[in-house]
Amino acid sequence: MGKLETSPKNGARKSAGWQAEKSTMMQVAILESAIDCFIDLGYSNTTTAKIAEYAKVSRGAMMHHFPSRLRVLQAAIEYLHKKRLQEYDTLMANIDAPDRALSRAVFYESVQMAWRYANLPSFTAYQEILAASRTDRELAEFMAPVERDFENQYREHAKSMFPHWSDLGEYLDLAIDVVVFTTQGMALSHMVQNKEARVDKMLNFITDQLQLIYGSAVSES
Amino acid sequence: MGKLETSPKNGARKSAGWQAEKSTMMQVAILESAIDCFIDLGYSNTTTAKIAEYAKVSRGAMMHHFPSRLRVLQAAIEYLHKKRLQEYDTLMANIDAPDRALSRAVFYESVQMAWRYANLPSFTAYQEILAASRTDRELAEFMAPVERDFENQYREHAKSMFPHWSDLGEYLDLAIDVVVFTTQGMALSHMVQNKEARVDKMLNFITDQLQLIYGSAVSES
DNA sequence: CATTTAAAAAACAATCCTGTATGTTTTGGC
DNA sequence: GCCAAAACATACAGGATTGTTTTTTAAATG
Repeated sequence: MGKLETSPKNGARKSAGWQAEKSTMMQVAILESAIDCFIDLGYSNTTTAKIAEYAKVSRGAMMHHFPSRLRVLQAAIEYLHKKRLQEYDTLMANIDAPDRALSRAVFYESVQMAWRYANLPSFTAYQEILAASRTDRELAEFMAPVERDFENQYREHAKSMFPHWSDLGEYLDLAIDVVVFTTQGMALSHMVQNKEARVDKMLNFITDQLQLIYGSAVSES
Repeated sequence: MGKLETSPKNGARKSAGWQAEKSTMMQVAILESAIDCFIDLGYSNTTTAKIAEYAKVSRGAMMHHFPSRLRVLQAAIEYLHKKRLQEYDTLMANIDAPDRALSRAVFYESVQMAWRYANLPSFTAYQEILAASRTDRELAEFMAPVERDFENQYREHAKSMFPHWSDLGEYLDLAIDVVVFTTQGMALSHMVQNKEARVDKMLNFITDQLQLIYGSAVSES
């Protein structure tokens, strides 16, 4: 019932790398299923059986490609990491800042994109892993470099987005922290009432703060 | 091996409510152990056996008082809720604002207390539960009123702390959100580098923002 | 002091999950 | 077409967890 592809496509019959191609397709399906499981079931309820079920693959087949649960999860985490880096790039590339001017509109769009980023399914999946890593030493060690990577990307992107600002010292770091911590805090507050309205006000407020921080940086230079 | 108390204390020998007293003592020990398990092991790894082990009680004894795992956890959550409300009161009562003036020092102390609140073990335990509730419908339903309760306490306390401000309209709500979302976001960012320094800057920055928001409120009135 | 009731401990059955081992099918090369 | 190897599927053993049942111990009462 619903295998991926049980025989070579007519067009690519007996193509050289058919086997390998199918294999990697299945692996990708498995990794994406694992991520979906993180989102739907939470990290600790993501069992090998569930992943296989989501991927429409027998558990045996999965265990053939990934010898243990830990391996699947680590591979899924790496896959998710790359995906998030890419999603971040895509979102930030969409910011409409033709003249590189540091106008309020640009700040606001940046903040909005950060907020959208924090609402992607990938973000939810990632937070599941991060939360689990608090009480899972092995997982925490695996996550440490991943986390560093993200922080680096934040900073690098901000620097290249606002080159003038980045020359003004450490204030840019504060601005990044304001955006990151706030959006994360909001994203993780699942159960607050009136969320949309409050978030909207917060986003506008943060934008004002960015202008203010930038202003301080400029005036001190 | 380390029972709680295996016989009536000499002083209170054969006291009327000895049995009931011991029973409630054990129940409290169990609930606190459950919370410790949340902190040490995470929500999903908090098994009945672990709770009993932490409480130095046989699992059978525990199951006698709490017929199922869910019951223990729900009781523990209620216990934690009361504890957190109390801790919040205690922390906020310590704010040194003799003349009720809205000085920067008062704002800063408020922010610092909010940050300390977000670093209490209770907070960690609570976040474990909240994170688990995202993918656990039953738990989420149980948590909804608890969450509402906390939000109400935030608002009520802020209003009574800053009565003048609370008359100025909705800006106080924004100020609360700034503090809450930011501190939560920072508290949940376990793995960031340089955390202390960044947090310190953020706390000072938030304080400035509170003054600024209050200023807006005043000027518009 | 004896008896009845509650509390605590231990033992048990059922379920779930992981890892492995074994069996079957499909693929690629000859 | 045939064979070896990889891919896939199924079955099983060991361990953990939950909830129940049974047995033992302690407390309360007449």
